[in-house]
Amino acid sequence: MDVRKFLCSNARMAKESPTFSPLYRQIKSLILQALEAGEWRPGQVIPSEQELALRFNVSQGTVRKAIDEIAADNILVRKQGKGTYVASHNDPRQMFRFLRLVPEDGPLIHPKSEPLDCWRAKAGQEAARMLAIESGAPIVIVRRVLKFDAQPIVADEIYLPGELFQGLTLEMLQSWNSSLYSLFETRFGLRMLRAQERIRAVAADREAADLLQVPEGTALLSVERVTYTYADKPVEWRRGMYSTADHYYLNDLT
Amino acid sequence: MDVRKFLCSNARMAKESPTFSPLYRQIKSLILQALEAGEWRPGQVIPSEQELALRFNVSQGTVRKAIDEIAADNILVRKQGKGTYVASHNDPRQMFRFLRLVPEDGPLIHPKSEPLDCWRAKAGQEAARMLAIESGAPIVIVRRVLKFDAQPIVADEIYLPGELFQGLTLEMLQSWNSSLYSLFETRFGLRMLRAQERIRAVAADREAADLLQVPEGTALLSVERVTYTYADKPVEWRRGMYSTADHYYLNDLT
DNA sequence: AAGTGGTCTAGACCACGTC
DNA sequence: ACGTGGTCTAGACCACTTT
Repeated sequence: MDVRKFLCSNARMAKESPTFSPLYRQIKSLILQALEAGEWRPGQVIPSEQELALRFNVSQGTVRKAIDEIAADNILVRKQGKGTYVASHNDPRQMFRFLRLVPEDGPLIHPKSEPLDCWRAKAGQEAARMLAIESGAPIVIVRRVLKFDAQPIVADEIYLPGELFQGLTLEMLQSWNSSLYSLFETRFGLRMLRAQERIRAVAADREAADLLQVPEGTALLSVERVTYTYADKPVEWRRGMYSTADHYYLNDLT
Repeated sequence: MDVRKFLCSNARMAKESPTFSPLYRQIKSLILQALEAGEWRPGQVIPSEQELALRFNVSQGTVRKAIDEIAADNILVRKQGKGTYVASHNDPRQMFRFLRLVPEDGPLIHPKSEPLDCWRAKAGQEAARMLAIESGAPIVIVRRVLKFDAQPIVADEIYLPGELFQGLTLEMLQSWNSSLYSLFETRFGLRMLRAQERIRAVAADREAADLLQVPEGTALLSVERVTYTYADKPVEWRRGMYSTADHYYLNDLT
């Protein structure tokens, strides 16, 4: 596909049109479209920069700049000498990419997920708004506990659009011995690309207190997360209760 | 200064030496050194890419890549057609760059800082470790409240190395009607470049409850922050108690 | 018109991994 | 030896701002 024409027309109308975007962003968009369409699967290599340059009829440097931006978003991973790979939540290094909770002392242990329930329901007002679906549309709700070294630290309630997660069952969750997003990617073809968290301090209600084995009323972190896939489409809404007696939420500000 | 020689020697010893870094990173380092030395002041333009290329005897593209990385760290700001500027906390857009707290409803209001106390002390074990100074070294402690629309929402206790903040007084803080970091930059020549926060949920003690006008025992966010200047030198340690009834801590995960 | 950063190209060479 | 991404260069042209 030759996109040069797009650039030229765009470049010419740049002053009048706010929709102008440079060539490398058009290439970026085309590569993202190919990724979304599943042309290259998570964990696989994508074609070399030279091949993509030929395919899109631009120079290698322009493809490079497009890939640079996609790699900056953690959607592609460059490996010198080998090629550029589609990032995957099956990769151990990406596995708990979105979990910011770390132990106060001691090493960075990978937590273990223990699913408790999984059932279907209709989306309420809030879930519908967060997931950008119709109120009353089918959803799947999952409850689970995250344990660090056998200690229950996080109690999650997870809301998923039913349409995208047909066939998700408690048994499937329990038999999957890796991260949740790795399951979503592998079984449902959904790649979690970015998320936004809203954090508050709340008093533990009865349920959270039981699950986390703390007294009722203990101060807990309430972490609400909306997770997005391609085209900023929300595909998960969850609320986690974090016990922060021996752990803290770590955040780098730049 | 000609750095080409560095590259060549470095390039040759690349395989044997782990200290190799590409030319553009050496340029980046030199530009950061010049910034740290105060060669260009916050808010001012730095020399054009062409001038810097001549000065360092490299191509413009190499300078560009160096500046790109520094701009990505929010230390420089590019402005097409005008030049590249040294970022400043006096810039309204940078003013509350590190504050992640936003109102539940309503617009993004800039909070107002109300300093309460400012006194000198000797660093305890914890403050010394966080600030990377000797235990017992002089420090300055500031207490203040942050108000959103007249409501007290954040109670801060701020620890600063005494050596770097000589002459800081409560009066100075109270008469400064802009952000704290803007004061630090303007009066003490200290640029806050990045920070790391550790977040927990805690029950409000008597003092925090009084300041934030909430019942004792209310769940609050405890936000500990260490802020760094050039060369990753820590220059501030603070703990904030955030009242999250009508506000939340917003965090983007990528 | 002149100067700045932004984009695009083409070519050379280096570093890394595989064959 | 070969192919990949990584670095560096030089030059052309575009877009934005100021003179």
